[in-house]
Amino acid sequence: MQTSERLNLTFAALADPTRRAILARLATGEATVTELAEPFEMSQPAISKHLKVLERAGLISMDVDAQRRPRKLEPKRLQEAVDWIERYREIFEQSYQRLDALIEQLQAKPSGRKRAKK
Amino acid sequence: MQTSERLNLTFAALADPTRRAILARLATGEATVTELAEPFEMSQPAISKHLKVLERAGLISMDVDAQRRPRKLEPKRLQEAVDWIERYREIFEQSYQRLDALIEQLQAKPSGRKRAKK
DNA sequence: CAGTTTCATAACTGATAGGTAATATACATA
DNA sequence: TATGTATATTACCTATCAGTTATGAAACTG
Repeated sequence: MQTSERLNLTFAALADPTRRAILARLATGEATVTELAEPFEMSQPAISKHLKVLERAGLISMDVDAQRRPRKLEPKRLQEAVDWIERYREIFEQSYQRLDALIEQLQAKPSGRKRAKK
Repeated sequence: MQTSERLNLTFAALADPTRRAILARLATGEATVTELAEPFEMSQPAISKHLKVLERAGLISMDVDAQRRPRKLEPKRLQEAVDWIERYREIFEQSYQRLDALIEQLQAKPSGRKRAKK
């Protein structure tokens, strides 16, 4: 799978609060489906669906323990997401700081500036 | 708006490759809708929709320049997303390293291990 | 003022997401 | 072997998403 496709799946998986809560729970250690479902007012199949989304995104993986299917975290894809964001965030921060500098300049010599460049 | 709700919007916005490309483009500087639409084989209204999603997520903002509506990046929400991920990624990495250590132990003394804990 | 550029909005469509209830499967245990 | 437990799968519904075309509204330009 391509990086872009993986980022689609990763970010989509992170976009749901139930799934983020599941990841947060798994950060404290492995857990079965029943354990993961317990805090939510939601059916067990709904949780299983969420787990499938997290699995497709590569954020979690499954073990086998009799009937249980305990899930655990997989950090790799999450790192990929952080990497993508960080790359742009740095540029964002830079342009933000450039904007701050500009604002300071403008406050030093205020004018009726309204138009943007071009 | 709540942090959780903001994270929903931010991650959902980042889950689309067109929107990520738009952010990447904006990292090189402000751009108009026409400029942003140019690289894509997609109608202008489609791009406007994507921009609306990015705006709702607070990832970009709009200026006014005659008929143009140049967009620029807003780093704040992106930082929030990084913060969320980083918090758990650290724990992920820790458990990953614990797993590495475990694997080393198992390789030192291999056995028919199959069942998980519990 | 007529025409062009830039962009937004509305109405529509097909696909996907997120939930449900019902059912099936695999294993443990009495 | 019968029953309970843990989980997956299926079929279904509704809402939202991502795209389209058509149209409209500002603002510049000749």
